[in-house]
Amino acid sequence: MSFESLGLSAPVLQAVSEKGYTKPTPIQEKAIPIVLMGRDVLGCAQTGTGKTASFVLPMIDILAQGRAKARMPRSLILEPTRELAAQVAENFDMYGKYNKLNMALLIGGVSFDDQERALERGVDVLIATPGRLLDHFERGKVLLNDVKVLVIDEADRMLDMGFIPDVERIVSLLPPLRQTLFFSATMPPEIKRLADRFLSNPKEVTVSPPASAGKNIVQGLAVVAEEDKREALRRLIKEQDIKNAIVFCNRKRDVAILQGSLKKHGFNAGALHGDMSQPARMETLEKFKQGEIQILVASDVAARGLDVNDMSHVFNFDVPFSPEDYVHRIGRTGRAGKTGHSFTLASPDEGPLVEAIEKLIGTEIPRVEVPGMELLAFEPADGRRRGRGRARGGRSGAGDRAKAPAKASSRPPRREPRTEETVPAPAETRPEREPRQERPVRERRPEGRTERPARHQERRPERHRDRDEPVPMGLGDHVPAFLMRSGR
DNA sequence: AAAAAAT
Repeated sequence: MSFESLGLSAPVLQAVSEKGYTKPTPIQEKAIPIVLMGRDVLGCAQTGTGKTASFVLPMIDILAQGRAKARMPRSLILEPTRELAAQVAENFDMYGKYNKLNMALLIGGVSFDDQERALERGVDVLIATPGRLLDHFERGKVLLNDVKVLVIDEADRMLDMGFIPDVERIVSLLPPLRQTLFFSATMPPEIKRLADRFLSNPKEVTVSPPASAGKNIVQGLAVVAEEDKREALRRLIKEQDIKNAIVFCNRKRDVAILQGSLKKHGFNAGALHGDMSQPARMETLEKFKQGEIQILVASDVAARGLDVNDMSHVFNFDVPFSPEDYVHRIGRTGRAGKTGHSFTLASPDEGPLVEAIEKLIGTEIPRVEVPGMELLAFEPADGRRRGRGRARGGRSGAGDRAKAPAKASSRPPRREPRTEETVPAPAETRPEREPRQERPVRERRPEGRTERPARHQERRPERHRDRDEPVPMGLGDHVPAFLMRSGR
């Protein structure tokens, strides 16, 4: 099977072959002819399967005829993250080099001006993250009634990130008569329902079974104490023959700390997370892709879809919270037929997370040695006995965080807001929010009641103090019933 | 729980 047999035009084929691609991937093979026919597509494919080109290439041909009016894009591609959006834009540049298509990239974190100018010029291809697109729409800078082709990419991730309301709003602004391509790595019922609403008579294209970890990835896992993780990572990096690697952390803060630590130890490391400025994000990513940065420490902003050629290693500095993310993270390596390597550092209390992953991928991640370090075992599942029975001495692993409240003092940021908020607020907000959920109604009420009288008792003397100097012994002509009942 | 995305 070759690209030539898919029905693409000569200019597109030329651009493809110049990139050195000769053989379409399975999803490209299946999806491209369908897209060219003008049909809707429901694509179930993970990133790294060549999914992007499977819609970019045929879209270039579809959009080759016709011209865009000012502020009225002819196609729209929605992406969950700014980096992914930028990456799709690069693909249009790459494969559209022999077609003159106008393109605009609407993402947050960068100036509106250039984006507005591009829209004004009229765009054939509009690539956007939902928030910034709606922002432009509300300013009247973009009209969506001329969109002929809509792509919703990474729908499951959009769902995870809470973008679905935005996406629904955007789709409601589009003409009903259009071609829609809907891609998702997984098809949970909620996504399926959404697809049913957005698509009409779609052709389903599924390439790899959802959430199967790449077969050409050699995986390994080491259990080490939380405080030894940085050391363990350094040893693994030194031991391995690393061309380039991503190191994933669960928290943005840890991304920054770890990057600093790696640099201090002489590694060529950069950082990428969502709290960085957009220009900094783009610069780091570009340097990483160019090979100027060897090790990229990143949050899950980079977990899905990031397309870096020939990444040799992925490290999980933390076990990801959601098992699907594990698959996405390690999926950054072992692509395009190459063998990749992934190492996960788990602390003793991260056993349950690892179990969830192994259940999802249907195999045990082989345990590996960290050179010169002792291999620990996972803690037993129930943390309660541990907290009470044993004196908590030296080791302060991350387990303290979850279980032992007395030890929580090691986590300052949590406490400040908590002391203030817990006191008055909940009693008022609860009954409004959760009246429909089965049993809370019954359980919550008594809680509220016991709390309320207590407060009245406290407040009462204060009120009297405020109003009249001597606290009156008699309560006047009317004594509230609750006071009588409570026996005072 | 964390991260992502509009300011």
